[in-house]
Amino acid sequence: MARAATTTDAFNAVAEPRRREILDALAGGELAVGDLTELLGLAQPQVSKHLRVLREVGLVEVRDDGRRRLYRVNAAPLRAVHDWVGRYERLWNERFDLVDDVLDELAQAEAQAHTESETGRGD
Amino acid sequence: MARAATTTDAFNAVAEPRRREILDALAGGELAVGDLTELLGLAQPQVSKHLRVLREVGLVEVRDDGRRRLYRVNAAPLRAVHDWVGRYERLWNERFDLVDDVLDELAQAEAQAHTESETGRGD
DNA sequence: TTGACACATTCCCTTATGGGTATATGTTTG
DNA sequence: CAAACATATACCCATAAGGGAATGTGTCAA
Repeated sequence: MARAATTTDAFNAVAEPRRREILDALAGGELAVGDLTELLGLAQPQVSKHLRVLREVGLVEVRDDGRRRLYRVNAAPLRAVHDWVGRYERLWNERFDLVDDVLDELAQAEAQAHTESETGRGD
Repeated sequence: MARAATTTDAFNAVAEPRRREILDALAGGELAVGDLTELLGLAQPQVSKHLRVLREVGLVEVRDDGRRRLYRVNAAPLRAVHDWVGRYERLWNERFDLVDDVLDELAQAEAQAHTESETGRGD
């Protein structure tokens, strides 16, 4: 089998940088496709296609406004991502603690070396 | 151009469900490739390949242990994901507030309809 | 040293992707 | 109704992905 479809879930939808840019742009409020096209410097069809993916996973919603279509963010599906990643928050903090510990040990070892022999090797 | 390389960043690495499973499995502590193979019900080469992607984005680290290789999580790269998604936390809360508002309005309208005319139209 | 074991890499194949370009659909204006 | 405008779709293409199977590499045991 090939790659999993990006339209599957928010994880995949958000893995694409352009789509994150679109969401970032929409975070300020509703925007039409043309606005996004200009903001992102992308061709209109590409923007529409990304918007479609975002729509299919529920990350954006549309509203008709004359001949334009106004898109807005629906952040709800991002909760799943946030929740999953959040479970690792403790881990990356622990990791930094470990690094700190190692640094402390090194510092202590060095200090001890200094007190034991004051050979003072330049560096 | 085709799809962006998954080895680019944590966003892409984590977009793949199997890789999330691997990280979840490793969250409990170091595991060898064989352990993961068994836990995930995947073939060994596939596991190794996913581990490689995770390694290249820095999400896991390896340690040699005889003829086995013990992998462990390094959650640090997930901070970027967490931070980005976190910026939308307020938005999805707002959204729920809106839904609540709409529900409240509907409830009020219904209540008013009831008090004004007790015609009781079945549905 | 040979063989079993654990894992990484390579090759093949099918599929989804994302960009580019052209075109279809729907709306407003004259 | 026709022309201009805004978007969505369809089609083509090159590429990366991920699974499967086979093979390479390094380690331990006899």
